[in-house]
Parts: sequence; C-alpha cells; structure tokens
Amino acid sequence: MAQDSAGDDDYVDWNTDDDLEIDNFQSSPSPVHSRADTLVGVAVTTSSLSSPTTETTDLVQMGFSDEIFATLFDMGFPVEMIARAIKEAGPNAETSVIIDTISKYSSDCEAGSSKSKTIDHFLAMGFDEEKVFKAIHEHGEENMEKIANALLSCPEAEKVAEVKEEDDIDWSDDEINYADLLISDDEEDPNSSNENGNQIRSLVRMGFSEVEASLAVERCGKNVDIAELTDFLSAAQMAREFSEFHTDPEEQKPRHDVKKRRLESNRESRSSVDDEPVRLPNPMIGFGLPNEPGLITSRKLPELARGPPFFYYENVALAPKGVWETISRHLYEILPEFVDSKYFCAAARKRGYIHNLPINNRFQIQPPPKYTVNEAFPLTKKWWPEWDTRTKLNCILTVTGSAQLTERIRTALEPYTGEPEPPKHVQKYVIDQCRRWNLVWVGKNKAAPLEPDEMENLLGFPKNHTRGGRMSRTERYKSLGNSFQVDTVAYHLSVLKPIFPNGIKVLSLFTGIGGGEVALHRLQIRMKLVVSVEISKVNRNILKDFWEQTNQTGVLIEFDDVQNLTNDTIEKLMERYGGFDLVIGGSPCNNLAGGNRVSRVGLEGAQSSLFFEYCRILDVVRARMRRS
DNA sequence: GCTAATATGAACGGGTGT
DNA sequence: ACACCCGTTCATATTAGC
Repeated sequence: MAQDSAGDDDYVDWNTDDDLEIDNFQSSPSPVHSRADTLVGVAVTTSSLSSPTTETTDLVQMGFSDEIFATLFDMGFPVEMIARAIKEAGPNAETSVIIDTISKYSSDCEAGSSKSKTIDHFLAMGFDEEKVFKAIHEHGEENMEKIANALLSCPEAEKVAEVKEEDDIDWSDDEINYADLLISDDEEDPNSSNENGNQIRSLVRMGFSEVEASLAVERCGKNVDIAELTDFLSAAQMAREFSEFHTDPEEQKPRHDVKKRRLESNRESRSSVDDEPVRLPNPMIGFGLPNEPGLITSRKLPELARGPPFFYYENVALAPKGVWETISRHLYEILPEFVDSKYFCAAARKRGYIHNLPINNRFQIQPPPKYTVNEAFPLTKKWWPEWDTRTKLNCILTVTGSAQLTERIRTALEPYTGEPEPPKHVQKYVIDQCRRWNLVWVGKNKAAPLEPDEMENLLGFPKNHTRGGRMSRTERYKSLGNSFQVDTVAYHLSVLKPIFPNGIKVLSLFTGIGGGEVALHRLQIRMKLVVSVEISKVNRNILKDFWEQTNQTGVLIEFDDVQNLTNDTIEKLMERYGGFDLVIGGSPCNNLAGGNRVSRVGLEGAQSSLFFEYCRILDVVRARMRRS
C-alpha cells in the first residue's frame, strides 16, 4: 500500500503526544470527527478489562504465562484440560505429573461409553456436553458445519468452562504420532474403478468416505476430472510428507543464537543461503482444511515462539527466493503455513501465514462461501460458454480489467453468435484475457471484471463493506486487492474462541479494510480492544464504519503510520489496557508480489521493509507480556 | 468556463512453480 | 513448455471546485 496519505490524518496524532492522555482523549471528541465515540468506544471500562469474570479466563491468564502451560499447550492439549490438571496437580507440579493427570482423564474417557469423533471434537472445543448431543441429534453426526453453527449461535456457548474429555491421542508421549491422526487409512488403487457416472459413487468405490467424496466435489467443482478429486482427497496422505511440519529433534533444542542472529542480520542482510529453503506445499492447504479430517492437528513450536501474545502474520506465498526464510527467521523460526484460499472460496489467493496459534479444533465460519464461480454468482451461469472451463477465479488483484476490454471481447465473439462455438484462436484469445483479468460472463458475449461487491463476497466481507467512507471505486479495488480472505483467516483464528470466551484485545497492524477484525467478528469473538494501525485514511474510515455498524462494544483506537507508533506509545497502551492477546497483520507485499515489474526487490523494498516494523512492535508487546 | 485534482486505460517482464 | 501474480507508471479522460 502506497503511503500516500501519511500526515493528513485528522485524528489526534498520538505519536506526538508526550503523555498519553487517554481519558482526556475519550472525553473530548475530535473537532473534525463527529463520531468520536466510535474512535474510542465507551462501553468498556478499565475495571472490566482487568478483572476477568470467569474462571476460564483466570486460569488462562494465570497458566499461559507459565512455562509448563506453554509446553502442554503446544503439545495440543485443550486449555480447559490443562487448567484442570494444573489445578488438580498443583501449580508447582512437574510437567510429567500434569501429563499423567491429563492421561487419567483420557483413560477415564476410554472406560466410559465410546463417544464418536464428532462428539469429542466439540467437547474438546469446550462446548457443553448436553448441547453437543442435542446439536448432533438435530443435524446429524456428519454435518459438522451445522453443528458448529448451532453451538455457536447458542447464547450460552460462551459460558462453557467445564472440562471435557479429549479424543484418542496418545497422551503419554511428547511426540504426537501424526500417522495416527490421519483418518484416511485405506489406500486403495485409485485406478481400480473409473467410470463416468456419479463422481461421488466412484470415489466411494475407491475407498473414500461419502463425506470426503461429496466434500471434494463441492470444493473442486462438479465438472473437474476425477483425477483432480482424488488429488484433493489424497492431501491427507501427502501431509505426511511435509517433513518440515513434523517434530524435528533439532527443533526441540533451545535456540540461544537466534537473538544474536537477528541482530546481526538486521536490515542490510538479505542472504539466507544458510537456511533451508522453504517449500511450498502442493496442494497448498496449510495444516488442513475445514471438514477435511485427519490433517496435521498438532505441531511443535520453537521455544522462542511460545507464550503470549498470540500473533498472526501474513504475506504473499510466491515471494522472491529467500524472503520467507528471512521472515521466518525474524518471527522466531516458525515455519510458515501456506494456504491457497481457493480451498475456502471461489477465488485463488496463495498466501503464507506465520503464527503461534494452536492448530487443533479449528472450525469454519458460517455460512461457508460458495466454492465455484457459478455458485457464487449464479447469474453468470446463463452466459458462461461451454468452452470456458474455469470453475475458480484467479487471485483478486488491486487493478482490474477495463470496460474497453469487455467491448473488445464482445466484438471478437460477435461474428460467431450463430455457430456452436467460435474458432479455436478466438477462444484462446478470449480465455487468455478472462484468466489474466479475472473476467466473469455477465451477458451475451460479455465478459466483465468483477464488481467491488462481488470481490467483497469472494473475500468473505459483508456486502458494501468498502462502500462509503469517501472511498472511490478505484480505491475499493485497491483495498480489496490488498485484503485478507476472511474465511481463511477466520479458520486459523477460530481456535481463539474457546481460549478467550470474554473477548480479546487486538493489536492490528496494516489493518487495511479490517479483514482480521471482520474474521473475529464473524467468529463471534468479542473484541474488547482493537488498536489499529493503517496508513490509508479511507481504509480507516471503512474500519470505523464497520465498528459502528456492527455495534461493537469494545474500544477502537486508530493510528495512521506504523513507523510513528513508538515503543513508548505501545507500552503505555498496554499499561492502560493490560496488554494484547493478539497481534495480527499482513505487511506490504508491493516489493514481493509477482505483478510488480518495477520494484520487486524483496523485503528491503520501500514498502515491504515495513515488515521489520511488525517485528519491532511484536517484540515490544512480547517483552512486556513476558515481564508480567 | 477555467484549472486542479482524480479516475481510467494501457503498456510495462520476469520470477517462481508445475 | 505454460500459468500465474495483495503492481507501477505514464498519458489521457473525466470530474470536482471555483
């Protein structure tokens, strides 16, 4: 994002304030803004922030700062279970004792009735047992989405704090056996049966479950080759080959040299030849997809990466060589999770995410988006030519095709209207243009670029999210092109819901149009506090409008330039509000993105180097959270 | 109707991965 | 071989502000 609006902010410039007079600021609306109450909401008081009202939060806050808690947490144990075990075994008990205690819960569970995986899944998330049974009874055991939705829409859902039994992971060992977590156990020859009938039936005959098969068809589209479906379904097996995700004995050693290396490498250093190159997974599904059972559900984080706050960093997956290695090195050696959002919606979006979030018991927000273009935009179906075989769109960019292009395509196709299909060379021209500019068919021989509201739809934003706020059409395209895919991010952030039942305090850097905030909102995770840093004024307007329109009860504070957010200001904010639970943001990709022909110079580029500001700020937050 | 600000359209390769 | 990509820059068209 170009820093074109730096300095013209009409908010109070916090960065120049020697003293952070937040109370004064709250009670004295900006003379320019008529809605100062949205800038700093008044519903949350300091006392309610600092005095947790439920036991769960208390235990989390007590335990999470504890090394043992962090260890167990990283091993994939649910928060509630750790909390209960620590309580039972005493806060000074050794890790092994606590693990033994947890194992006892596990064997208690085995001794009882055999519960289904679905039940365990939701119990582990902390939902009330009775409600889980009810939801499963109503929606059927296989419809995880509807069950999750039913449970989440239940008003009492946030009150759950009872400890529940976990699933059948072998608790006695530090190492999680990934193979045991993979559900697709039978691997029959995919070529054994391949008739052109019902694709789902074929897949079932190949040994996939009906749920898996129907999901694959839903995800990949109905017109795709059976081979593509089997590719998709074999992702679970392929996950075993992602050696970098497995626990590496080397990885468990504390890395004392990391800090030193970070200092040494700092800004000038761009060489990462000594690092192992990161490998993009294929298919690009990260640690797994919603309702795709049996992918990686646990990982071992490097020592340095543990502990509060949670953080979530995002950037383009196909950055120049060495960039992700550098990013990873500066973010505590966590390996990136690469995900293509085409597995979450009808448009591709290949991104890398580095975070220290737990990865078990993720869930998808509701309603799930449409997976194909025809489903997402039903009106295009009527005009979509047979010879355009696309079922997914390419990545949403910051620039779109022109109206003239639509006209050129129309005149190219016009002469062949009576015929079954145009000649091959015309087809090729049209298809090439459609792919390059991400066009959809909106009329006879009429292929047009996506409208802003259609992009909002694909990216998981509410309709008209970017409308208003003095935002022009061009700016909407630009901001949307720079945004998160909400469903993807929400899936990763969903694990926060049971951990923070009372809501979270968020530091949002490079907020843009608020993809992270929208994700949290759609997860129904209350945002007690959002400190947002965004250079573009119109984007800040969008977030402010969102905050107001969704009747947020928390506090929203907006800053403009991340470079002006001093360590001192961050410290004071944390002192005032009691720290941050989540630091989230995707730094500028201008100098990394493939479309840039002028200045694709890597992390040292004028905009992309702001990544180091993310690191700086995250370090300040971590330092303080660890002190307390 | 003038000027200034902003919007639009087109030309601009190549790195990275399959 | 082929596909794809949170982009930049300039000239021109259009709109905003007076």
